[in-house]
Amino acid sequence: MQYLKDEVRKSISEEALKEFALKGYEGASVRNIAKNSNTSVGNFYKYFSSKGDLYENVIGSVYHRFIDYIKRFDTVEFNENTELIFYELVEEIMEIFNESSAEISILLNQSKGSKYENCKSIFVDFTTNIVTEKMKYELSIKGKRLRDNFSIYLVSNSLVESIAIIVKERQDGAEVRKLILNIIDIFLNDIINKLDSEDVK
Amino acid sequence: MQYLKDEVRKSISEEALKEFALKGYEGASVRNIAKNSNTSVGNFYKYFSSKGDLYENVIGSVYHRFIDYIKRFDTVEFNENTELIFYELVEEIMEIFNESSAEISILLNQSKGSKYENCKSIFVDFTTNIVTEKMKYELSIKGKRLRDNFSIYLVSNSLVESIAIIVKERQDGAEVRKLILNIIDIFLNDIINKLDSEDVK
Amino acid sequence: MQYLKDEVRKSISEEALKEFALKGYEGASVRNIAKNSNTSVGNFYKYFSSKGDLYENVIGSVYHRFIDYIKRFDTVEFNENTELIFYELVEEIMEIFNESSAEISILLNQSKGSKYENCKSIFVDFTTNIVTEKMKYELSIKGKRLRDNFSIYLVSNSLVESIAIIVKERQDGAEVRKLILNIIDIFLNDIINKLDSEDVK
Amino acid sequence: MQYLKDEVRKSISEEALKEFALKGYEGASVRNIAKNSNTSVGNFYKYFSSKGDLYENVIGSVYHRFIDYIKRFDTVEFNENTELIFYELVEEIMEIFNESSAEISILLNQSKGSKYENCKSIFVDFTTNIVTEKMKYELSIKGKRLRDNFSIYLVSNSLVESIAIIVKERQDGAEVRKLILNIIDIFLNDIINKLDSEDVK
DNA sequence: AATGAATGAGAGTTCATTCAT
DNA sequence: GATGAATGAACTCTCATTCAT
Repeated sequence: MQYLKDEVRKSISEEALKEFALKGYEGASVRNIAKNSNTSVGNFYKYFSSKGDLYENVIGSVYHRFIDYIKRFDTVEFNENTELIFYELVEEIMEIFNESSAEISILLNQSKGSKYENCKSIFVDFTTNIVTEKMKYELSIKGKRLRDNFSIYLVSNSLVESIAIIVKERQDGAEVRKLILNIIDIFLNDIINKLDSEDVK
Repeated sequence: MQYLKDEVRKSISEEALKEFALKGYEGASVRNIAKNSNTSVGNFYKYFSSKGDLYENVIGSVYHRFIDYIKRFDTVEFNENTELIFYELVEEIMEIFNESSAEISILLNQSKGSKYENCKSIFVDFTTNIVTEKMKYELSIKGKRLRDNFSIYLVSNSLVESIAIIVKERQDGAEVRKLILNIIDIFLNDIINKLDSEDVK
Repeated sequence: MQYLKDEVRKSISEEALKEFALKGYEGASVRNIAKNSNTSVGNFYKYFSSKGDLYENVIGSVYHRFIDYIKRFDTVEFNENTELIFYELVEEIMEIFNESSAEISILLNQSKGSKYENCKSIFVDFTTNIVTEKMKYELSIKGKRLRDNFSIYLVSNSLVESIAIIVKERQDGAEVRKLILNIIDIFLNDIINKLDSEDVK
Repeated sequence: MQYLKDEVRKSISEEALKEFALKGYEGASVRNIAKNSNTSVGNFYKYFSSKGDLYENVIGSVYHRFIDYIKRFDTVEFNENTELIFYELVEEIMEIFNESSAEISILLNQSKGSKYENCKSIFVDFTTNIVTEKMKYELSIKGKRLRDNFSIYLVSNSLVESIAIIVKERQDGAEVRKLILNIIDIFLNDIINKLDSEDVK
């Protein structure tokens, strides 16, 4: 049976997404992906020049959209107005997650050994930075300062993980939105009182 | 040099622990483990019948102690006294963590592809149950009931993730203990106010 | 664009010649030849049943013209008149070279793995025979005879090698002619005095 | 059946030598070499880390001995005394060829695509340089100078080829020596009169 | 008990050739 | 007649596992 080019490419991409999600980048087998998309190994290589190329094609655009967006906030400094920026950012990220949940899920959990294996740590670092700035600002109002960063890191990581799960498990856009905002509220807005801080001398 | 049987077995187990912690179950190399424990591949298979068998032997007892303990709380129902049970449980779990942090770290972070790869999700499910019961009880006092379980799942997952990271990144038992109690405090004790609940009609 | 049958065949043949010259028989890629002749792999196989068939069609006629010509001199015996025959032969061979230098270059330099890979050694053997006969005759006049054939083989091989290089590196017919005659002169006309001969008893 | 390590290594090396000689570096198949040396592909890779590594191990030392020796003569300038140096050099090269004829044969004819594929051209260039210097010197005595270098290149190439053949076909050291000196005599000592030279104005 | 050489299945990849359109 | 997608065998290389010593 002969398929149209786009169908095959789509079929391979879809099966690749499943395979990557299931076995991770390194564990994924080209042979298997080819078989599951009802094509031959040889034919697979007409569509993608390597396993890495396949990965880039399937995941790359989401990765870049995501990372590029994040990079723009590298030097943010918090004041009462940047609270707005933070939520703007959250909206954009939710948009990306919403549209590309499968890819994001792979990027965050199944990318070991791949070109994009640093994605999760970039995201967590970014979140850690944002949260740290937010905390610093809010503590400064109270005349306090942070003593410990590890907890912020843990909370940020949890936030990222939670967002990834929400997107993976829930399909409805509105619900996803509500859940994410809720989890941010849970994680961020009360944490400040728990964190290890000290009075500024 | 000639080792006694137990020494060889111990040496292999120790090196396996390092290798699993470093490269994960799938990435671990039997060759490497044998070499690092100053024995031969052939001899390795005198002590362990396969990589999976080694993994079971090195990780299994901790896994079972952990899971068995968890299973006993499967049907717990909270009341004012079980608050104590909860912290008892936490203490027991931290005890396990304290004695076997390396194994727990592997179980929670590096078990993909292994017999125990479900450990983390069992732990998350368990935590979800415990937290749900705790929430239900505390809400019932206030004449409310939970409307949504998903957020609890997210928080529980975050708790487990955070514990996994703590165990992986920090070695000192006292510090680990403090961090875990702190993160439980952060995640659990204020969440109740954020969760989606409704008045009991 | 639509080609007439012969044009396509011609185009494929031309590109094949380039490809064989550049990469040799084994290194040549059918895909590449098809692409360079602006046709498809599938269509390629309408004109030629295999890479080997293409090679035969592109190179075969020159090979056979060359070999057939050579074969006719298999049993030549030299006397004072056959000196003329020798130069006649050289002229004919140069004629072939002149008309089909690309094919000859491939036959002599890039035929490994192909049906005609023996061409060079046939040519060397032939040259060895011719030179041997020439030597024998000229020595017989002087009342001597050859004691050793190996040197003649070496010189003949060198002659063929040199011709192969000339044909590969130089395009201009007149220059090729001059160089070949020059190299024949260098290699053949003084060798006789160097060869291992003995007086006839 | 179990072989000693050295036997297997030797067997692989021997079969590799045959395979390289027969099919060239690129055409040689690791599977085939393993099979012919009665071992498995996997075991092959216990002895050599790659096809390239095998090639280096089998051919490398001869290559380096050869090239290193050649490099030392890079800047030779001829006068009546360096005639001696030339023959010294020839002796050394004959020694190398004599001891490692199979490797030299592969280096000169079957190294395409390998780490040492430039060996033949280095040798030919070297010979061309030596011969050119020799010619220049001898012509300068006669008040002439070279007009053309291509013929020297051809002759040098022939010399190299011939030496390679001698070494490949003849085993007896004394005979090889005699043949090489003879072919040098044939190629070099009368060529001077045939070359395209002109009077110095 | 110990060794490490040997095995073989499976990984990613290439390419002449075939076949459905 | 023309297309180029599809096939599948063969390539180099890896690794858990077995086996002869």
